[in-house]
Amino acid sequence: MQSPTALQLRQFRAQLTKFVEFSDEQWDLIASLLYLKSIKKKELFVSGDKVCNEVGFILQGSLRFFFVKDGIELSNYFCFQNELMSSYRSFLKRTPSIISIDAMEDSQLICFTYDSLQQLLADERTSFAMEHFGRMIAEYLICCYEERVFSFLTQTPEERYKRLIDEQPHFLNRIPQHYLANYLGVTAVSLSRIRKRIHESRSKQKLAS
Amino acid sequence: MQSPTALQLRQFRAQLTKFVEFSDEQWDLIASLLYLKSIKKKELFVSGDKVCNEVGFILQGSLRFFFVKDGIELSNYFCFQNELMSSYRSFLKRTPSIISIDAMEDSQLICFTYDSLQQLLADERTSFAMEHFGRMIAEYLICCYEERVFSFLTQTPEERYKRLIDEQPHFLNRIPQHYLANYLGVTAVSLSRIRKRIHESRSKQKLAS
DNA sequence: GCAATACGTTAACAAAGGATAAGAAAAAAT
DNA sequence: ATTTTTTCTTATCCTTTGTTAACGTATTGC
Repeated sequence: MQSPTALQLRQFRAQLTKFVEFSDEQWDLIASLLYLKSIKKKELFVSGDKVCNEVGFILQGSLRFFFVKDGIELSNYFCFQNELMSSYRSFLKRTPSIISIDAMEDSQLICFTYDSLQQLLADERTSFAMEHFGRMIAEYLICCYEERVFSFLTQTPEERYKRLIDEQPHFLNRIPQHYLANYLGVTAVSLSRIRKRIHESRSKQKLAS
Repeated sequence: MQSPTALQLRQFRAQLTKFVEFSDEQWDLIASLLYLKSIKKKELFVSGDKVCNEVGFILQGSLRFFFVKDGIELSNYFCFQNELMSSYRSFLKRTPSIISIDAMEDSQLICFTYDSLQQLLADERTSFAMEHFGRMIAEYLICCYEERVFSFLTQTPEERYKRLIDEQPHFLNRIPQHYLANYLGVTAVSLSRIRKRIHESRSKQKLAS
């Protein structure tokens, strides 16, 4: 169990301020429970049949969330540097994860365990802040999920892809296309066709103008 | 602003124990901020362009969540008796709701406002319990959403419908089919075809056995 | 450097879903 | 009770997607 450096802890704490402000005393208690975790490309952070016992903060690298169905991997989400991630449902409910998570690049994380979190929730010096923190994270995720369900119900795969280009262009460079296809709810072959359609209609527009 | 009866308050409190246990003192403070709301069939609880200011508990009746796209309503979710509901993203972030909510039947709710919630979160007698309550609700919703995204990515509309029959049969009796179709991510016409396919394969099985 | 693997595109065919319209059945309104 | 409206089904046609397989190109590992 390697401890994070002061620099790494600062990086983590700076990102957390989006959700909650910890006092220095609180932060020391939290920091003492954090540890580093390195994951090589393609290694698993969580396997889709085990209970997820930790939450990770990505110091560097990128992770992929995926479901396995009939032996096929279906990518579901992607997280990058400075994002907090876990298989939340499994972590929270203590049930086997239906999601697997692996690394798309060699990655380094700061992690804390479920037991650590319970310890902080039970400690009166940190319990209130941690309850609040947990609520903020959960509420943030709800908003993301509402958007995602909205896109599945109201948009075609082509519309979803176009929106991705506009709103999350960094996804395009760092995520293999067949992963992105799953994320959009189609096969890799279909995404390739969608891209072709878009390119063709773009070049027609150029000709016309 | 009509106040709930003692009986109605008991009904509400009993359901809340799934998420949090309030002391009697806390409950009195909360209950004093609750009010009744009646919604006639097809009336709106929230309109999809306004900020949602309240959370409701369904004493009786049923509500429908839907998006509006190009003037078309796309049903997204349904809530029944003893469920807590709101347009959470709008309520939490104070932004216009992208979801509209209306009543499928004449319904009666116990509601509280955003300001009431803030008041309870600021009151040291209730703040801890309310933070915890908020976290529990949010975490519950995350689990629901994870399931829902899972179903969109890994299942066909037909598989989703079959699973609905098994896992939420009460949906079938109380929700019009064209609403259900939206919920499953297809058109009403397509759901009708899916139903036909299923019935046909069921009767073939009967013949064979 | 070379072989093996992974990735993206394309083609051909089958299956499914969307759009539209028409009609039957059920529910609601008068 | 009888209109009127809503809901559900069916048919037709067209578009899109899934499936499978082939091919070229990057990447990776050795």
